[in-house]
Amino acid sequence: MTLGARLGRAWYARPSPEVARDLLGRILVRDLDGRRLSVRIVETEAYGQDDPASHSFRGMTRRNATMFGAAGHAYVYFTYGMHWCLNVVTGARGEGSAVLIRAGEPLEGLEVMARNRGVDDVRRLCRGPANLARALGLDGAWDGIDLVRGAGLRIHAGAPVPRSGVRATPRIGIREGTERPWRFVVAGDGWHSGPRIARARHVREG
DNA sequence: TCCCCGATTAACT
DNA sequence: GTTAATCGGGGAG
Repeated sequence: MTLGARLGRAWYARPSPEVARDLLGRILVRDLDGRRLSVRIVETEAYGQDDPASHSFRGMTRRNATMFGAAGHAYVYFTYGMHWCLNVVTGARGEGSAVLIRAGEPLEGLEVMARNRGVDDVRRLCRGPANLARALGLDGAWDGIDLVRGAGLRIHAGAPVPRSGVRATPRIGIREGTERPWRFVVAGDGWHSGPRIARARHVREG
């Protein structure tokens, strides 16, 4: 897997659903203590303007200010009293749109990720947005950093997934806006988060 | 100031 | 399937 070119400003400055779909197959790179951690993005969710599920829905606050800034920056938020989650800002400045990175396939630096997570199972290292952020050693200090020109965190072209290989579903963990199919996963991929594939149920007698 | 609840997770029954 | 953990944001008063 070659990294390819680092993604540029214009690439991020598009509607969030478009960026979310296009992020699949791209390589998220974290430089940590002289080590390179890399992850192939396999699951994303788009959040946008006039979107009741988005943190930006009720306007700009101290917490979500980064969402309203320039595209190509990281929006990292704290939730449930213990978890950090990583987004990339999309669209035009002032719009308040972003893409949540929900899961990835670990490529490099697995032992560092395992230490950060306190888990050995490779499949679980970066499955779920909070787990992925934890594995990469990301927290609030990373909110607002520039993915295009900054150091320590970036996204490279990797190998984009063709449209036919992408599955769109409703977003997870929200109450409103569930009608929008803005969660994108690599079809047939075993790495994404969310409900496990339903196992065969026992046939109840009677 | 008070109070509810969250773009989650893991560990339960 | 259900629930505790844990705390800041933000609306209500």
